[in-house]
Amino acid sequence: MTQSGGIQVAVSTVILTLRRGEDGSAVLALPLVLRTRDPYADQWALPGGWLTAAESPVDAAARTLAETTGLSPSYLEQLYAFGAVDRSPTRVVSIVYWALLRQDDVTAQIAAHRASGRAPENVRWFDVDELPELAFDHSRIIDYALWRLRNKVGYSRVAQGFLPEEFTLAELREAYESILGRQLDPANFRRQVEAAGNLIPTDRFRTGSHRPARLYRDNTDVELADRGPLGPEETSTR
Amino acid sequence: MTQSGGIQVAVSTVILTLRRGEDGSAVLALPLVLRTRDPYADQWALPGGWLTAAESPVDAAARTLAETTGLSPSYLEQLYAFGAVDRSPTRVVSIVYWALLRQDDVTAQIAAHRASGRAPENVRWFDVDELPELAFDHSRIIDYALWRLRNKVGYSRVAQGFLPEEFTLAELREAYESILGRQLDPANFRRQVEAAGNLIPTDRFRTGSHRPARLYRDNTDVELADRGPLGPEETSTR
DNA sequence: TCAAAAGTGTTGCATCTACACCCATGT
DNA sequence: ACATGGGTGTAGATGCAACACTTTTGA
Repeated sequence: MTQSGGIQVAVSTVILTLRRGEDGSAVLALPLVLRTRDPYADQWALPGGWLTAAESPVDAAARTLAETTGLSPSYLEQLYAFGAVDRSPTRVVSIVYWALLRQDDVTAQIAAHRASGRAPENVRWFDVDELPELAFDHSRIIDYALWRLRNKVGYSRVAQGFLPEEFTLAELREAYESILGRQLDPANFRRQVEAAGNLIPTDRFRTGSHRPARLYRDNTDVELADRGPLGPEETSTR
Repeated sequence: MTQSGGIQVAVSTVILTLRRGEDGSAVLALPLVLRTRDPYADQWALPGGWLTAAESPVDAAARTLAETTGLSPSYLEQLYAFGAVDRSPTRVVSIVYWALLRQDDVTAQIAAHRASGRAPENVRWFDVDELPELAFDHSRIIDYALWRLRNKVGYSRVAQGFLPEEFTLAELREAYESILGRQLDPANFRRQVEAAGNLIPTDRFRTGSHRPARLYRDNTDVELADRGPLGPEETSTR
């Protein structure tokens, strides 16, 4: 006595990272895969795959991520379940996740891939303001993911998901500025994040240019506390 | 070349309304259905059903709602897609929505049902602080829906989804107080909602006791504007 | 005229914003 | 020494919580 016939369940992921652009500024970027099959053959799409019977959606998203980039995300959260009848020729419900990657992880991994000679040909990173035409409703999905990120950065410490273990306040501020698309006052930014209590100052400093800047790291004791009763089971943080 | 075999897609809805309790105060309440079949036979569960091939998830949620209560919601939004492998004996992904009903709609409809003698026997309304043991992971789902509501009431005008077309500020404030579980200062509340610009004052007054209170109605010109690029297609408002 | 709710004013406190200013280091 | 980013101080604006106060009705 079961119904729901002929509906397939897919999982896709919007994987965001901060990439250093040619002018030195940080820009949001994400990987897309070139489709080899119809529908939408030869168009770019979000990485993803079918949900298998043995895994939860969030596990499927993590697997997708590993298969595409070889990386584990610093942050992973469900975005939305898209299921409009006409969003694909066949009936597909896509549970979409969004993930953040540390920029140093990304560069290291890309270098390793290139050195091993097995860099995936059909995967490419795009700056979010230079996206190609996308398959399905993936353009709208990315818009929504970026909206969520920009929204969430205001009341959560997700931005730290872009940065390495230890970072300076200027680096964190640059991440915020790239996400929000506007300049922030360094003095006020410092006070705000210090007051939030999300950072632990280390006794190490980033040296090299001008006055050394203190390095901070994430205070994992403080809960992300913005997912409500959906705790760590449904959100992956590293 | 399709996979995702054996996974069924269900839709459930957390349908919330404000009910006047025995002591005269407003309390959040929701309808549950008594399951007649295994798994979890004879336990209470969220209303829902299978997603059919011809309808989108949000349409399925609206259909569910109509079948259960005969009502159309004043607000309907996707909550989350739950898909843990062990959440049901068979593999089921549930796309869960949450909806708000106007309290006067509810009472009218319940009265009509009772008069017609075809009130559904296996549906009952429960106050959210007196919920029975629930089937599946539905307890956690309701917790999450209530968290979202309490969260959203702070930056959106969702609370007006509980009220009739025209209402006084005291009635709106009472809705907020019931949702948030604490008293609000009438003076400050007035200034806040007036400044938000979500209300249109009418030239009518609620009379009957003491000084008449001006009636207000929802300003539908102002976008809800808290769903981002997911516009009206994915959110139903009446 | 009195109780009670509607509605207005005011004060103090916390927070944000803008920007002046000092500090420490590489060149 | 000086340019540059790191870091601190501060005055004005804004927003919010608390609460005194006035207004308008039913009884």
